[in-house]
Amino acid sequence: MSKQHYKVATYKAQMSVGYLVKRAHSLMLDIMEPVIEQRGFSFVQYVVMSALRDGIAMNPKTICAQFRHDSGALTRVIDQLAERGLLERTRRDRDRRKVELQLTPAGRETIESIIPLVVAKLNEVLSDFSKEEVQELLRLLIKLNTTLQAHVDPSRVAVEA
Amino acid sequence: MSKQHYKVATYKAQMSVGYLVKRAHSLMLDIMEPVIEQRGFSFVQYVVMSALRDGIAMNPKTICAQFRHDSGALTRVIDQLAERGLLERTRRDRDRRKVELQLTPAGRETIESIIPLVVAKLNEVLSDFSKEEVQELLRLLIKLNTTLQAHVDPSRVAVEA
DNA sequence: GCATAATAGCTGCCAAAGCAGTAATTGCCG
DNA sequence: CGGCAATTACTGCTTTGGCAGCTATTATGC
Repeated sequence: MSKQHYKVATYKAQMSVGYLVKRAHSLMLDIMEPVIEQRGFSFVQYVVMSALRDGIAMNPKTICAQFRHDSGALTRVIDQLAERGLLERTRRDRDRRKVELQLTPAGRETIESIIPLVVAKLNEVLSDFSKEEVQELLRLLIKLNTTLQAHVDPSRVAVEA
Repeated sequence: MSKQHYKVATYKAQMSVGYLVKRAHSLMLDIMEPVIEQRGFSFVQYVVMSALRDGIAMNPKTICAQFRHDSGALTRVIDQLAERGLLERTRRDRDRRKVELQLTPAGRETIESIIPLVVAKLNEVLSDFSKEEVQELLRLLIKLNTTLQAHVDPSRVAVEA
């Protein structure tokens, strides 16, 4: 069934999507972390606040799935943010297993002040790319994520939020 | 100078290249690690052997740069592989600071036996993609890596191997 | 030629993610 | 309704990568 995108005889790691994606991720981190830390936050802390800002993930479970972060590790990140008064935990009445996360005004203000820095840096590093190239890159990456997700978790083919 | 690929008002993390690349990397790991571990190796161990097989990186320094792995951590991975008799360290005569890494016959046999599994899995997860899509994805990722690299390390604009 | 800087690899320590196991709650199915 | 499975969040332990410092060797500048 699988097409012959790669062949054993000619395969080199540097032409592998896996390698390229790993490297891009690592480089992106090196670029973004200083931006975030200059505001006094770690990258994961930023990611959590960003998820809440976008209103897509409101509980730890969803954030874990979205950003593929360990559940235990996430608990501790949430602890840190809660201690600094940037978000609040509330048990849901409907399902008391679930925790609902909500940015405090301070938290919202914080993340809103960081976003422009991130956007600016993103635009800066993408300045060599045309609009069309970025669009195509996003499309292909989204498609890649979708198919990879299906391979990791074949049961749920549909995406989760 | 920077184009307006992203705007503050409309920015959502899920449309960020950073997010997409991070997620793809994580998913790819989840898919590939079982493949490698089924042969009794960790993913990093595979990466090191793969680098030596491709003949692109022959010393720790280059592997670190290529795969963006920590120098100290890499030393320990090399230790593991050396103990299992899969590679050998030899100090270079030219520059005795450098260590030359070389796969043993056993090591070469091992990595050659793993490559087909990796290639098969790659082709499997990319089966929804057309040849053209994969080509374009690779091109864009390589371009991305190059520009990101320039931002991380502005001194050396030229790529290294 | 000598002192200083730079490079390559290694070691120890620390922080953070990964993993497994736990408790509380809810869903499911007889 | 009752018992078992599943879900959600959390807590300790382990593993691993990141970081700083160290040694040995080479390059550089005076």
